[in-house]
Amino acid sequence: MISQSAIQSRSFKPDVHAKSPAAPGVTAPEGDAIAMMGAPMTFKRNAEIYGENEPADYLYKVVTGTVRTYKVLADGRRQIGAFYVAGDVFGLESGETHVFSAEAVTDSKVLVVKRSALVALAERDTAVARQLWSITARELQRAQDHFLALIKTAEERVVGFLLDMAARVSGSNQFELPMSRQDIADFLGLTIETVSRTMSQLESTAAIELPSSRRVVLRNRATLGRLNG
Amino acid sequence: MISQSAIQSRSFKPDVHAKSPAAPGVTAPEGDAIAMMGAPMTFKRNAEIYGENEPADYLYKVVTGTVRTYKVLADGRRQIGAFYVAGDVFGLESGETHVFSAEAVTDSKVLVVKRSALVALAERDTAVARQLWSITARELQRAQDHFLALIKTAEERVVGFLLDMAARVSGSNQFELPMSRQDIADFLGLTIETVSRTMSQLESTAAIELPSSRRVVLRNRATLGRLNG
DNA sequence: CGACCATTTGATATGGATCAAGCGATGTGG
DNA sequence: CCACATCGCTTGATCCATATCAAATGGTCG
Repeated sequence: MISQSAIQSRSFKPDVHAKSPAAPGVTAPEGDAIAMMGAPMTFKRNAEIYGENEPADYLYKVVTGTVRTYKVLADGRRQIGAFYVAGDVFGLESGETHVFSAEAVTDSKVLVVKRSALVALAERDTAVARQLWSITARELQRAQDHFLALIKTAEERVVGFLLDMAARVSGSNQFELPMSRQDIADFLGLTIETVSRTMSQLESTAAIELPSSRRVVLRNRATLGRLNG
Repeated sequence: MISQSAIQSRSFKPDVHAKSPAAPGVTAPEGDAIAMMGAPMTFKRNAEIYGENEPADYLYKVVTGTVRTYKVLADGRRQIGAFYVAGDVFGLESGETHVFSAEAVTDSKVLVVKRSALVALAERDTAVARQLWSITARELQRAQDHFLALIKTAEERVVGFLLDMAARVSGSNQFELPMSRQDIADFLGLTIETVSRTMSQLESTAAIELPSSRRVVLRNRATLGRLNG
């Protein structure tokens, strides 16, 4: 069944005033159309950003906080598609409607851009077209990695997840998990009990340390790398 | 471990003579740059089309036959990423090298196009750019569907697979599976025994019929739809 | 302090994997 | 053209990783 927090679907109208776009050539080599055109919005913890089956009219870029996308299956289980942290782009779908829902995991600030504005811009600016394509390609990469993870053992999934999070939210061996055990379980296709047990076991073998349930210290990268399959 | 048929990696040089591309506007509304520019190649059953980690210099479109992409994991298990049938495009990667290997499941004919030629063309022709993007988007869609399938039960995975294949290779309720049970198992993240047992069970409940091991008749779509989750 | 969550830990159940034959179709050499 | 080897598939018996059910613990906030 659905874990917790079933937030009622609200639609919203971000106050997007697309600035007239920089002409091609004026755009920086690493020009980020979303950052330039995006309107900031904030979402409180567990607030819905968009819902499954809503029209995919906007594109989002995380400034601060963490966002999860998810889908509730027919039998009521929730599968989390991805977590997005600062710098990540989400909400770009192939079709006209969102396939996943999106919620803020923590209080979050995101930039919002009208999709049609970017697509229109891409017609004239090859760099923007390439950027949009590369966002989709990165998403594909992530989906493939995720699905390869799902055929591994519980321990490999958890270790892989911790290594990935370490790289994305800190770059060091020590970091704070922004999400609950339930979120992790729903992301990895495991139960909360299995996630908890696996982490306890990793701690008992000195591979990691858990000063608190959300705080993780990677103690032994060599071991973790081996456990990652 | 790897199922059967470890084909030795051969590199190949498709004889691609990119015809000078149609000018934008001359391109048909549904213009298919791959079909226009592609050089036909044939591959025998189980022949390698490209290998993991090889440079992703070409893009492929299936004309006849079936192709599988796969990855061999550290522990030796093989995970099939996707099956491609007539009309499907494969081989377009985000990076410079292939993340999966590709093999012909049956004797196959494919069109081959140099990636760089298409990317160059996309710089000038927005329609081609959009086409490339949409190929990646479709692949993302497929990867997401696949990964949602992996958290379902064995029966749901098998039923989902049969419904998908029916839609893709025939459109009717009766079709020939181009791939072995081992291929199906490696695609669905199950063992060959579980796939076989599940099919037998579906037959015993009159949901499907199996005139031969490769031939499938969908007997009861209502039941199958329900079993699909 | 007390209520409420999130997390951990323990006991048991189970779906699918693994181990092990058997069977049917296909193809090959004698 | 038959005998036998091979390969792909099915079926049976048992095992095990993870789910499920249940309870205790710990952390947070009014």
